[in-house]
Amino acid sequence: MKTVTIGDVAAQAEVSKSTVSQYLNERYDYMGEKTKQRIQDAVEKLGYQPNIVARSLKQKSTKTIGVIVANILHNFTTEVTRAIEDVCHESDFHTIICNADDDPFKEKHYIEMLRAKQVDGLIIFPTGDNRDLYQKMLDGSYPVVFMDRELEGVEIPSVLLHNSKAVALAIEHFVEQGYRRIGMMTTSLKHHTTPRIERVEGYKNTLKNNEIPIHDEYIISVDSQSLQTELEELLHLEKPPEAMLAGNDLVLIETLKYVKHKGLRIPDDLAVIGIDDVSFASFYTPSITTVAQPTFKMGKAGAELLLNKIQMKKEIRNSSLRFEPTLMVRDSV
Amino acid sequence: MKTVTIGDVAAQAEVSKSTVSQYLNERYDYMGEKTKQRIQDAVEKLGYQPNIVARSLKQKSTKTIGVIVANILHNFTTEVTRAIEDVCHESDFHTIICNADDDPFKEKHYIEMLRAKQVDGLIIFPTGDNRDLYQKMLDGSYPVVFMDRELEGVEIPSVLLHNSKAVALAIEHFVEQGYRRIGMMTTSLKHHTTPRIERVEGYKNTLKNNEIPIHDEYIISVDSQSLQTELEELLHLEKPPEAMLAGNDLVLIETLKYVKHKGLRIPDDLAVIGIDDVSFASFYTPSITTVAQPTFKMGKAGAELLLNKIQMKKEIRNSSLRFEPTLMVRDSV
DNA sequence: CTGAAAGCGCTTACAG
DNA sequence: CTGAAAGCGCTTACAG
Repeated sequence: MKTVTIGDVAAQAEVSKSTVSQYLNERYDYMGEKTKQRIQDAVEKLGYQPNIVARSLKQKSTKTIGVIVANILHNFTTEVTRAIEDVCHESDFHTIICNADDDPFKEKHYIEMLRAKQVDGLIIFPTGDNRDLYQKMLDGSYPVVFMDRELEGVEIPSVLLHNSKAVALAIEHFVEQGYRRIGMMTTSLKHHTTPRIERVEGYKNTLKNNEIPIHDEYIISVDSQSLQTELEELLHLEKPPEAMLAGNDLVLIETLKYVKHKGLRIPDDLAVIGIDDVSFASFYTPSITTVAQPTFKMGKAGAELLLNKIQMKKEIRNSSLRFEPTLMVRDSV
Repeated sequence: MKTVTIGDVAAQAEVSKSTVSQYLNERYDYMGEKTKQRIQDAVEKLGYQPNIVARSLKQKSTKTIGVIVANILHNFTTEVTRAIEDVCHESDFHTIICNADDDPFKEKHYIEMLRAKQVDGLIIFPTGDNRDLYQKMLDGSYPVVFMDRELEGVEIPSVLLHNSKAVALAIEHFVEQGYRRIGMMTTSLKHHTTPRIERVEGYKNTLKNNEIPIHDEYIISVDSQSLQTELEELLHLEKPPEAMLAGNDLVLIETLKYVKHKGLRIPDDLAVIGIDDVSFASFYTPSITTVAQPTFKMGKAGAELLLNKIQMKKEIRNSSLRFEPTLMVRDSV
């Protein structure tokens, strides 16, 4: 299958390449009807398909954006990514997803790789350890949007959950149901990521507002492999928590595994709320109360922000966007 | 940030563009040490990043493959896709994922789009309705691999589950546990997709082998929205099935929702097995017996098949690859 | 050991 | 209304 180029079409239609190109780009302003027709016939006869790579080189735009996620295992990530793809697709943009696996080194590699591929912009769930690189892109006014996390001192706009509110929603629900001994677990991340920090802080503030003393041993931040042993310890304290807030979906799953393994009952032995509305929450037994993030809206907002930056070329307001969580009351508390 | 090109590097290092290009491509065969050093210094000083679009145009290879999935909502799809990405990443290939949403029209659009973008090959979970297009790619010896489904008469190699064995595993487990009234549900697809057909056939054969009569009303294939009402009908037959095989993850989830909604108990009121080892199977209550597909192996195989086709340029054996399912015995039967 | 030149397949001022 | 020419940033025979 030898590739047919714009030159072949031009020859076939007996016009110049320029004219074919005009036609292909729908700039028919002054184009004669017969010319149009001849070109169209030639295109069909030869089965011409444009070469977007060549176009991209000339136009310096690939109509493609890159998305670098910190960790694809989170349900949040998958859903946000899907929303980003949807929005981009509507604007005829393609999307290349890369998973940095919480590794700043991989993240750096992907940023360079994607820029070498001339993607028009980047949505990053930042690991946080590549400040210089972020700053350099900002200085070069290369379009970038952060997702889920923000970085103090780096003026890249970010799309975020209103984390303190998310935690408050959960904790106050526990309190309303009469719980006072409330613990919280998150996955530890060496790099100080926004959600973890804000959620732990929100946890403390909400307890304070409700005049509940804060027990530091009720707050756990560890790697997901250590969650089981930490839970074991936590629940064997003299006064163990009677309710647990799982800081994200992975923590929730580990908690449920632990509970099942130990034959505990929810909510009688342990009440549970998870941040992130996991797929099985509604039909689990018992169904799980969660704090849902508006993942679709967030992805959409991020994509739109980026596409605006790309298309307008002008500076968009660089402030972050906060999104509202929703409490999904079910049977686990 | 004006872009720095190979010409700038050449000027800075006081050599020709050709030499810089050689250096960049590690063809140092005859390159002087000082030349190398000068180029390297220039690259660093200018912060040169290659433009892969330009390279791709010349080399006629983008080091990118396209993956068109029929329906991204299946867990199977997500996992296979991730494996594909892993393998490609190791070979320095990028991946563009597109979701055809079970729509042959969208599928066609994506095939054309991706080829226009000059991807080096395609992995397709085919909807089945674009035979002409598939055949044209085959005729043009454009590298394509099918996943999950195969098409009779189209000689494109496919990576598949050993579907009849998967069903046999499940049905025989039911039988061993003493069940005789065994139903099966799959999502209907107008386009006759391999897994559905093979699974229903396998179901019938296995019953036959066990000398269990086949009740046609026990076999349901409908859109996922109609599953609830179909289940309702099915379980209100005079002699309703006592065990159900869910043909994929989405069917399983609908079944579990129904069961929970009606307050039924698994396995006492209804025994359940699902094909696809869903994330929550192990910690659901009761834990769910499933037939696991080796998703990672399958994705890996598909990606390797395709990369071989791309890199060797020679014809690879075009026969399909079948993969072995595994029964994960848990508490739902 | 290195450089000049052609070319990948497009687009885009500009001239007529 | 249409075409000739230059150029996007690379790579690659080929000459020396």
